[in-house]
Amino acid sequence: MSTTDLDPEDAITKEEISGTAPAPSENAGVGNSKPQRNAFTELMAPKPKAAAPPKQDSSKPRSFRDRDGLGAYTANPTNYPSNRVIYHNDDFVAINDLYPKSTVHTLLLPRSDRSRLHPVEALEDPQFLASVQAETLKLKKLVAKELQRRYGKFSEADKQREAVLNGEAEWDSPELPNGRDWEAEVLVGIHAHPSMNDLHVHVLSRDMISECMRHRKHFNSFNSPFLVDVADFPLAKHDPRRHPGREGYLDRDLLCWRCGENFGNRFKRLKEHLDIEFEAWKKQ
Amino acid sequence: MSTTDLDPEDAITKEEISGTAPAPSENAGVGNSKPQRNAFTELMAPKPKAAAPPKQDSSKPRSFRDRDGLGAYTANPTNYPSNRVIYHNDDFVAINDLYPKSTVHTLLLPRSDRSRLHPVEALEDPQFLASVQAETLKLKKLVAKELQRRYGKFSEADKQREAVLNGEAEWDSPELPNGRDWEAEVLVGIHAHPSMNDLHVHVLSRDMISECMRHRKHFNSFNSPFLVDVADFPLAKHDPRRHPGREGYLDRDLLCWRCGENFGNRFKRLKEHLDIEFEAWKKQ
DNA sequence: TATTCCGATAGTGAC
DNA sequence: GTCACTATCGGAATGAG
Repeated sequence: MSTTDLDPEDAITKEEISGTAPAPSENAGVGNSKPQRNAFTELMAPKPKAAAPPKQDSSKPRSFRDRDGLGAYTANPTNYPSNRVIYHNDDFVAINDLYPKSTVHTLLLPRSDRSRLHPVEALEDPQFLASVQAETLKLKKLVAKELQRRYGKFSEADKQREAVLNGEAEWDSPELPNGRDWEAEVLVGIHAHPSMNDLHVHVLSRDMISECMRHRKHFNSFNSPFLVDVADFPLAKHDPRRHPGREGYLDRDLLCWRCGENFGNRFKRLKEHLDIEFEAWKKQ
Repeated sequence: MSTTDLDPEDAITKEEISGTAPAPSENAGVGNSKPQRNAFTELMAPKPKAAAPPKQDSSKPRSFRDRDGLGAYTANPTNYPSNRVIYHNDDFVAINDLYPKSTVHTLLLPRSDRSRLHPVEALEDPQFLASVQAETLKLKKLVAKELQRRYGKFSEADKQREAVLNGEAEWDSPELPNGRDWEAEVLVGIHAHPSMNDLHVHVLSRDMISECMRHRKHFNSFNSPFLVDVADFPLAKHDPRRHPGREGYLDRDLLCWRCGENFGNRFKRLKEHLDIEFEAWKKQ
């Protein structure tokens, strides 16, 4: 499976079965291999792991259960198949969310002692913040690429690009036509009050199409100020997002992310509506 | 089936299967036959049925659906089997509640034009009130008798009486021993805000054991001032029970009718507790 | 508070 | 706001030619 095969469980969806999608190269063992080194990974200079003592008593290994489940990925990224761990390096592990709330939903997990802090505190460190921001951008581009791979064939804006890709149109330049700005369709951020104890940056498509999208709070956690962009850190002293409960972000009326229609608390009707918006969105 | 077989659907409960219960005489066709005549039924002198004309325009028979469902019983009591209509006369129909909230749960339905009024207004007529009170007492005694029939064999207070009944003890008097005061175990009243439009007096055992007892409001409607005894009518001008919603009777914490334990809103736990209380109650 | 169906809401427990 | 399970709470329909 290729590095961009972010959600292989979707590999046999209708689109891919139809054969019009470019088949991802079978890249065996990518889950256990080191990621390619590039300008981005080079930025993050590897540091000695032992230099950072775990806050926890090392005689009692962490349990990685329930709210600590994400710790297992940063502790042992090679334990996971490539459809779970997208890539990892000394400082980060990128995974596909086990309970995706959109068709593409990844998490960036910093491998840092600061990951056990609340995100607001963790990202007060300028150097750490910069590294997280940079790696997040990298993952964001990867997710955008995956969106193009999955949905480009439906996209009006990608029409010319797709035609060139499929050898159905002439194109003189060595670069493909730019096509749709898929990065604009990617949400990036950290939950104002995470339920999982290890720092994780959500990087996901904005469609909100998933069987795991089940409650109002799921939806509002990605479609309200509850999702704090990494670019917004460090958070100002009196930023209201420091008190997400007080602000009631998660209990707000359900508003379609695309057309703004208000569904009140009728989650199921929102879901039905999102299915329709999804089809239109792909065709943009 | 006998006249006191108020709930034949219970005919094959554990107790009766065990054979310790006096088997009700197999009275074929009782559903369409008149009940046995006894001192009680004799009290209610039969009057010409035509004397009680249906209030409604007979050209448009009313729906008898939903909130008007009880009207069918007073309009045509003979249309029902004897396990539904317990007895009827010109002025009243007594039925087994279709959705009993206790092991014995009957309704007294006055066959009067006033039955379409709100109970508070309907029972402002002294003569009508007196007749309802008298007939209610009659039904209450019938229900008490049924309780004795069903549960006397478990009752400590009924022990001597049961022994005589079963020929297991000597008893010189022609009258049986009095035994337990089963009338004290019977609730009688009218809901402060009925959902069914036809006047109906609830006459039921206090056990609250029934699969139809399904939520807090069911329970509180029989275990709070929401149940207004017919003896309390006519209601004083400022009686708080004229405004049951304002008083919040139905939304109160769940309190066991027998021991007073507070179950808050935990209805299921109350139900489990009531099962235990039921066993102890029978043995009193 | 008639029932019934569906769905939204709330608390818990997770080793 | 992790999930999954259970239970509680809440609104709307309820028929028929």
